[in-house]
Amino acid sequence: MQTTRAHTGRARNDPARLAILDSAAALLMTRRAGSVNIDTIATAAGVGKQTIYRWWPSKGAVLLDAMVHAARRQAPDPNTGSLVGDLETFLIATFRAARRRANRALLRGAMAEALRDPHAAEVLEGFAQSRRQALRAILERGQSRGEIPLGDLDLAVDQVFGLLWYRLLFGHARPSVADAGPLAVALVAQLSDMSDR
Amino acid sequence: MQTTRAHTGRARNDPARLAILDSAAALLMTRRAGSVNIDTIATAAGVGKQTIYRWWPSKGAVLLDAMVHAARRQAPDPNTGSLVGDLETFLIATFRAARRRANRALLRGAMAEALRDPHAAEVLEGFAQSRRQALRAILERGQSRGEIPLGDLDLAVDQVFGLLWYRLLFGHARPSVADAGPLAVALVAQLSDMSDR
Amino acid sequence: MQTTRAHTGRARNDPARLAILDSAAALLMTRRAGSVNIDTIATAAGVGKQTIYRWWPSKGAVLLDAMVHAARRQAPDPNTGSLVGDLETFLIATFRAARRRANRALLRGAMAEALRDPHAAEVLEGFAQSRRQALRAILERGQSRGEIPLGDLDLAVDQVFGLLWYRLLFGHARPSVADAGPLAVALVAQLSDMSDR
Amino acid sequence: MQTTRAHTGRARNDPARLAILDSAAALLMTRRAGSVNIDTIATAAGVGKQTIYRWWPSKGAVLLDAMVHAARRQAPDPNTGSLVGDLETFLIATFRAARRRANRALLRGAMAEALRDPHAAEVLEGFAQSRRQALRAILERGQSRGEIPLGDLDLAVDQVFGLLWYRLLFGHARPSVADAGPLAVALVAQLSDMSDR
DNA sequence: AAGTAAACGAGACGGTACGTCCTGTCTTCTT
DNA sequence: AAGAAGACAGGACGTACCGTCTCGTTTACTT
Repeated sequence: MQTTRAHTGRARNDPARLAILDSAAALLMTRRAGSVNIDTIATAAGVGKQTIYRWWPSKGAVLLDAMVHAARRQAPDPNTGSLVGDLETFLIATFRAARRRANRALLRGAMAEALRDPHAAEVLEGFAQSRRQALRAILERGQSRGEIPLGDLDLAVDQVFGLLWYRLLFGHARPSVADAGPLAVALVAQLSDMSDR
Repeated sequence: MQTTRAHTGRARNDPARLAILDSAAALLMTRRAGSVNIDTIATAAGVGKQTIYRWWPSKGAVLLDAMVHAARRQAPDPNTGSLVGDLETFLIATFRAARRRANRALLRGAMAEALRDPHAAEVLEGFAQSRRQALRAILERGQSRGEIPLGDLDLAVDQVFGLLWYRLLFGHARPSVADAGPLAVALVAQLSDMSDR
Repeated sequence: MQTTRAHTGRARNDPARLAILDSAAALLMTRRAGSVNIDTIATAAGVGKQTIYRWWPSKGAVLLDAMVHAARRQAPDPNTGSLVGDLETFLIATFRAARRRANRALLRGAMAEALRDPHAAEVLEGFAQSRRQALRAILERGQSRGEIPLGDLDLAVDQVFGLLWYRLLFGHARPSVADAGPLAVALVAQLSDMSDR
Repeated sequence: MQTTRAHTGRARNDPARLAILDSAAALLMTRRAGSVNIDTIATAAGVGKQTIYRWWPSKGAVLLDAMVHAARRQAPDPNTGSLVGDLETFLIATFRAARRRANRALLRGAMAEALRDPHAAEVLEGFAQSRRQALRAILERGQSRGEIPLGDLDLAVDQVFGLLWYRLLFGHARPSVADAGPLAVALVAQLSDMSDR
């Protein structure tokens, strides 16, 4: 049996899609958050404005998508054999990425958009969720190894990303790689104690 | 010596100042973050726009000032005698305040502004600093009592507010009062271990 | 010598051509002048946009062509034997056609396009010229019959169509069939007097 | 009795109003009809776009107002003592104004806008009405002098402006000053005959 | 019957302009 | 002098349309 044609008309121009995301990310890294505007993205990407609005519902959504797109090159899931080791490796990679000026601007800009634009907020939460899941996977491996007892991991996960984002957004201190070790140890201790309660 | 005249002309209308801050706070609580605009604040406060710009440098500054103004009613420094007790009391009060829908909107709106407006960022950082100082004071009292060793408190402080703001901004979970106890215990343990390293 | 092959490939789809002209005319009659757009015509005709642009150089050209197409059903050249009679017959037919709401919209829309689009202007002038020629033929027959002297007919012809279009475009009055008689008489008198000067 | 204050706040900036109308008129004269855009007008007038939209409902309304504004410098009501003289003077002045390239562009552009924009149409009809009234005043003076019988003047008036606009819009001939004399004579004859019927 | 190429419906694309919204400043009259 | 009202320059937003380009399909006219 022949299924009807799924799509008619010109296909989506994927190079244009990438050019948009790249331009948006580049502008997000360069400019002050909030000064990035759609016309500039469109021009920089060599694209009409409508091509952006055909595929994203708002400026914020493009910006967030660009951020997520740029953040795809994250450290992969480490596996050192010990929970503390895995954790420290993850934290170092994460903090190091967050220390870079361009990435800081990117993430701050992303948050700025997410706070005004529900579409953007959705994308940001999706991104955050995937990051949390990466960390949770490490902790769950520790649980399955018996290094820490089974139990709720949400608090610990949110503490890690909380620290990161808090310093990122308020800017009074930069996420320090030196904190990775103590934080890893403390988290493992905290999760170990949990069963006692 | 002739001192210059202290003041000429109509005195500053303090009720207007309060009306502005109240309207701003009210709007910040009601509306979606970022949708609050100066005209609306002015109209709601029954005030001319220039009266706002006479006293604040930008929209963000008013909004942040309004937020800080509204946040003045924070729990005072507790003193239960034990560090864990003080900490838990502080966390409960803080988390409870942050759970309230209106306060959440207030803080999210404040952050939205701070991310685009340097004036606002300054005020927000000032506010955050005072909150961190309140927490640090509790921890320092613990140090002076010998409950925890002397050492760097920044990491612990930022972990607490990081957790709070992370959940506030991303919205995937609300700061939970139930977390206050475990978090207090964990923090004290973490700070106690620090000297070992 | 070998002449190149006259044609290969699919032949022009004439039903599509007619559907386009009909849809365009229908929209021109229905909608407010200037609000007719190519996508709507294409959709209404069940045709791709490119099929329109393959055969017409611009939106205006389609619209004008549609107007001319719709105006083909004009009263034929009358022949009552007397110039005043012919003229009155022509004017009545013309004014009656121009009174109809749909035709008014059609002509106004055509003019709207002609004023922005040189292609359309050309087609409109071609149409107007053929209408002027029809009137001029009547007057020339009067000249050959000796009812009016030989002389320039342009002023009289433009007076007739001027009155028509002026009322059509400004809309303060509709071309009235009752004016046809007086106007015919006046024109003949005017043309008769011309030789006196 | 004290009436409440009619208006508060900054007064309308009249120089800006005039700058807008002048810029619009200048662009209308220079550019092809339809290529005049609001941003260009605003920039040329050194004015924000909102200042235009605060006072006019649409682009067309500004353009039409500009046209009317520019057309204010029309020949005043002549008074030569005889109807034919008055009429000829009026027609010569009117046709001469309509012959000028800049004015032709202005009027064509005005009509183009009026055909798409109801706001503009209203303004254009207002202008046309005032022109018709000027002509009717001349004819009524002829009636009061007894040069022509009392009767309907609408047809004659519309014939004059019809001829003008028809040639203006279709562009096959320019309104000719040489036609003013014959036309004046013909109109008077036509109006004289009317009582006979 | 198979091959070829233009025409077709669909719809994405680069561009240009629209009219709205908002910020921070300026101006007017009032208190 | 400070205030309420509100006009102003500037600039971004998201929408609408134009005319072009590109899919995959259909259909006529060769060979």
